[in-house]
Amino acid sequence: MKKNKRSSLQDIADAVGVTKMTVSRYLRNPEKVSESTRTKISAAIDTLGYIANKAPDLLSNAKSYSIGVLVPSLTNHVFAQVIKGIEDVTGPAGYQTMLAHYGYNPEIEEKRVEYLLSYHVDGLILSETTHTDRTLKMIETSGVPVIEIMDTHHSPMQQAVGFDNVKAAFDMTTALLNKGYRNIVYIGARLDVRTRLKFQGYSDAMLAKGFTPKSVMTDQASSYSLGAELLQKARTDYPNTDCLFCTNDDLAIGAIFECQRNNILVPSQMGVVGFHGHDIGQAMVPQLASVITPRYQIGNVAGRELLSRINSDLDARINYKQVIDTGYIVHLGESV
Amino acid sequence: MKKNKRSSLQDIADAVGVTKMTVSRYLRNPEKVSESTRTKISAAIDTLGYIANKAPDLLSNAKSYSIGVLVPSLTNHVFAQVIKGIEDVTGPAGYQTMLAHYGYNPEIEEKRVEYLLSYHVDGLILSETTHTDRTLKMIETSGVPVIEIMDTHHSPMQQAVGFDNVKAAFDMTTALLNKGYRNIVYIGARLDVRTRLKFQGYSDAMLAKGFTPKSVMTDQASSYSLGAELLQKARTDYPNTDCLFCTNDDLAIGAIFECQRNNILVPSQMGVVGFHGHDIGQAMVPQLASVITPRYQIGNVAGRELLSRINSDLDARINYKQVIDTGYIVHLGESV
DNA sequence: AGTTGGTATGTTACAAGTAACATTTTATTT
DNA sequence: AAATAAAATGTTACTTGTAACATACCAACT
Repeated sequence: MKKNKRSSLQDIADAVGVTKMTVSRYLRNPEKVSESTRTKISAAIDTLGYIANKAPDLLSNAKSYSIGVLVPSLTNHVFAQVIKGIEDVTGPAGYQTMLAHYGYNPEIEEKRVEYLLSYHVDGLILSETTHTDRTLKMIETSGVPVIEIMDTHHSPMQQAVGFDNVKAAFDMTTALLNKGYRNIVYIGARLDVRTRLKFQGYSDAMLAKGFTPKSVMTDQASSYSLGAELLQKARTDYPNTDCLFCTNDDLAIGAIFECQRNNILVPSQMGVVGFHGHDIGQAMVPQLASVITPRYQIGNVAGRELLSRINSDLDARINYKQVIDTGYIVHLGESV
Repeated sequence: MKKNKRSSLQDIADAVGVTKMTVSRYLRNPEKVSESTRTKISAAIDTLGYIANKAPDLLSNAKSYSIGVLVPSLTNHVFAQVIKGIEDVTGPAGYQTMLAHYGYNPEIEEKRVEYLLSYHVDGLILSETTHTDRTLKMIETSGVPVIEIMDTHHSPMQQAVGFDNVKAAFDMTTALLNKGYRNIVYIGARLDVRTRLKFQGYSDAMLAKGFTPKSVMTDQASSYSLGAELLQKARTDYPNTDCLFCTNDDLAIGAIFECQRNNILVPSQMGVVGFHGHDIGQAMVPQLASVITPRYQIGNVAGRELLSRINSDLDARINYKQVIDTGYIVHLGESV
C-alpha cells in the first residue's frame, strides 16, 4: 500500500472545477474571487485537508518568513530565555524560528548553518563568535543577515549583541577581592570560548591586585554532580581555597550542595559564585552570588535588529560591524 | 543595493562550461563525471559558495530527511533529554530534527504542525495526546507517521511511547501512604493534561485507602518561586499538611527551599515529592523524592519507531494503534 | 573502415504555486 | 440591444534539481 500524495492546489482546483490559479487567489486575495467560488474552494480545502507547500516559495526566492536560530545546547538553561526573547519579537512579525543546536562543535555548527540556509531562512542568529571557514563562506555568499549573540569581546561578522565576558568576570572577581577573598579558584568546564574569556577576566583581575590565578578545569560538560567533584578537586589542589568562581550556575550550585553534605559553611568557610543568575540559584538557600546576564533582552534585541535588517534593502554584508552591549549585573547574594 | 541571489547549479555549470545536469551528477554520483570536469566543478563550487536548495526535493516529493519534533516548552527540562534521545537515533541515520514548541497551547501546536508539514517533514513526534480537529485532519491527510510521547493513558492517534501518568501518580501516592503520611496535598501548576492525569492517580490512591484528596492548583507556569508560594498556600488551606506531592520537580524544589528559609524540617516536619527525577533534585540536600521517568529512553524509542515507520512501505495511517510503555521508578530519596 | 561498447555529457519533462498578462463573463450605462 | 466597464477566471512562463532518455565521442575489435 503506497502512501498517497498530499493534496495540492491542483487537487482543490479539480474538485471545484476551476484552475489552480483561482485557488491560489482565494488563499492570497480572497476578495478577488467570487462569493460562490469562495464557498466551494473553502469546502474543498477542508475536505481534502490542504497544507501549503513551501517548495514554490523557496524556488521563487520569496521570503521564507523563517529565521534560523543556533544555540550550543538545549540543556543549557541560558538559551531558553534567549529564544523566548527572540520569538517575542519575531513571532508577532509573522516569522517562525527554525531552532537547531550544535553541541559547542564548529563542525556541527557548519552542518546546521548549511541546513538552515538550504531552507532559505531569511536571517540567522548564532550563539558563537568563532566559525569554520566554510560557515563564513556560506553566510557570505548566501547574503542573509547574521547576528552573533552572547559575547561582544570579539569583532563580529556583521553584528553582535551581548556583553563582554572578560569584563564581566573581571568585575565579579574584583568585587570578590574587595570583599576580602584572597584564594579564589576558577572552576571551568566544557572549555568553550566563553569559559576561556571569563577565565581571562578573572586572571586579569587577580593579577591586577597581585594575586595568583588558580583554576580547576575539565572539558566535561557541566552538571550539578560535576560541581561537587570540582569543589573537592579545588580543595585538594589548593587547600586554602576560600572562594570558588564557577563558570556557570550549575557548577556553583553543585558545589554548594557538596558543601552542605560535607558541613562546609557557605559563605563563612567557602564563598561560591556562579554565572548567569538563573532562577534556581536565586531561589535557593543561600541565594547564589552570580553575574546576572540579560538573556531575554539579548534575544529580544537580536530579534529586533535581525528583522530590521531583513526588511532593509541594504546588502546584509556591507554597512555592518556593529556591537550592541546589553550589560550585566554583579550580584553578590548570600553565598559570598 | 539589491541582494544578489545565491548561486544555483546553473551558475556553477556556466562557470565551468557544462550543463547543470553534469554538476548535479558531480554532487550525486561523482564517478560518472570525468576527472578533469570534476576538478573544475569542485573549484567553482568553492569559489561561488554553492549551497544546495531544498526546493526541488520538496517539489518532487522526495524524502526530506527531516523529522518534526514538537515540545510544549523549552524551559521545561524534561524535554532536553527527550530530544537527545531522539537525535541519538535519528542523527546517525541521516535525519535532521526540526524542533518547535507550542507553550502547551493546542492552537499554537496546530500552527506548528502546519509549518512542519509545509516543509515536508518525513515524520512527527508530538508531546501531547490532545489536538485540535484541524491538527488531526492535517496529519491524517499528509500521511506522515506520528508518534505521541510522554503519556500512554489515552488511546494514541497511531502510536504512543511513554508511561501511564495516572498509574505513576497512584503508585507514588500509595508509597507515601505506606510510609505513614496522611495529609498529602497535591500541588499543581499549568493545569495541562498531564497534571490532571497525575492528580487523578493521586486522588484514586487517596480514596482507595479512605483519605480525602486535597489540592492547591494554579494555572500559572511552574517555577521555583511558585513552589515556595504554593507551599505557603497549602499550609494555610490545610494546616495539618504533612506531605506535598508536587506535579513536577521545580515546584518541589522551590517548596523545599521555602521550608529551609522557614526552618521547617524536611522530611521530619514536611515530606516533599516531585515528578520526573531531574538532576538538580537528585543532587540537592536533601535528595528529592520523585517519580523518575526514562526521558532519554522515551525519545530514543520514539525516534527508532518513527524511523522504522518512515522506511516502511506501509501507509502510516493504518495498521497502528500501538502503545509502548517505558515505565518509571518511584524513588523516595531523602525528602520523605 | 566499419561495427560495437563504453564513457561522458546533453535534452526534456516534471514537481507547486504565483506574477503578469489574456480572456471571458457579468453588470452598468446609454 | 449595443457599448463599455468591471469583475472573475484562465494561460503562460518561471523558479531548481534530477530521472529518464538521447546523443556524442573515443577506443577496441573484427
